[in-house]
Amino acid sequence: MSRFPARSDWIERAEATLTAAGHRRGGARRALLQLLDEQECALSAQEIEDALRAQGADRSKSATGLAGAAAGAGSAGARGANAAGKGVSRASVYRILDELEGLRLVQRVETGQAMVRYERVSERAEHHHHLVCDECGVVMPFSDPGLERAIETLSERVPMKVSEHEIVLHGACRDCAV
Amino acid sequence: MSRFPARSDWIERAEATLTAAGHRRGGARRALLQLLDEQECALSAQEIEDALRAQGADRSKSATGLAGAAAGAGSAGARGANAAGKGVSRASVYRILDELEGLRLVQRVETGQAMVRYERVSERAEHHHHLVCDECGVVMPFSDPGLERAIETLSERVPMKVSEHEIVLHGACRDCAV
DNA sequence: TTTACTGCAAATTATTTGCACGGTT
DNA sequence: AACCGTGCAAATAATTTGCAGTAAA
Repeated sequence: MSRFPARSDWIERAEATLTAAGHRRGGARRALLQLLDEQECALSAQEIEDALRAQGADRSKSATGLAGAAAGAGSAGARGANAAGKGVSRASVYRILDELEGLRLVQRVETGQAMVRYERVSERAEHHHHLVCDECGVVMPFSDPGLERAIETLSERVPMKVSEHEIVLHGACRDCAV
Repeated sequence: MSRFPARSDWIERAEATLTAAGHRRGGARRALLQLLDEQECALSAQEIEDALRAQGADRSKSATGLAGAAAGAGSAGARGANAAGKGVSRASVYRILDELEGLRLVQRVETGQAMVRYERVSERAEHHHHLVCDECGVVMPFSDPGLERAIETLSERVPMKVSEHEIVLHGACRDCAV
């Protein structure tokens, strides 16, 4: 029963970066950082809002029902929500996400599902991409060194100063594939 | 078997497929097919609507410098637009695009620009991906055999029956890169 | 105290849908 | 004539913004 799972590198870096950028530390932001850090894959704003609300309502429960439906992200218990237990407003979710994206702490993931997903950007090359099941909508991560290598080489030959790349494979997951 | 060199394979295939699917041939659809076929890269619904409206208003002029594929809108080109010259309604643009996507004649391209782009799906392996300049928003195509090979190999090892893949490189184009 | 952080609700923007009419087969 | 295709306008859904109260530093 770890009550204080060592503040991950990411959270530390995030808070440091935010502070450096002249920001204070509000409850909503902290809850969001905590949640994103626990995730294994990208979440949509809606999922984030729901998860935070759930945490607020019942903080002893592992508020990870969201992952079941959309992403297979299993998080440990959640504790970081705002002490009051009210959840975070949608506006704040978007605002914070936008802010974090600007600081390169979070990145958008376009899965062709009518809404954008967001996930933390890890410094330690845990760089990964996504598989999207067009049937059930599940989103899962994958990574492949060969692919990264190909992208890197390619980036040199292209008429652009490449800073990011996103790869999404669409198809049918095992459960959906006949 | 056609006698009009202007009608590309794609348009023929598209119309055949649409007919097979039990559709008639309205003016809006034809204009849209024609436009998409002329493009070299993905267009947004807005761009499509504007282009078609422009064509409708002044059919002797090539469709406003869109993706640079303004070629041949003259004699052979504009012939497809609705004779009246009124353009195509937004609703139709979306409806037709959706229809074409379902028939795999067109594919969506997510460039992280708040709207989806669409482009024709060519049968002849002209398979390509996209470069997006985050500064000016320009979108250009690129293709790389090595990358495709890597994707193909990878698709076998992943827990999903992959049917499509999308790769987007973000960065600064030559004009925007300082 | 100062100024950022938040929530709430109204405002936007891209995309979709209902309905009636005109066009294609 | 039978029905699909299309335009128009209203309806949605996701995301953004204005404003006022709350809370870090």
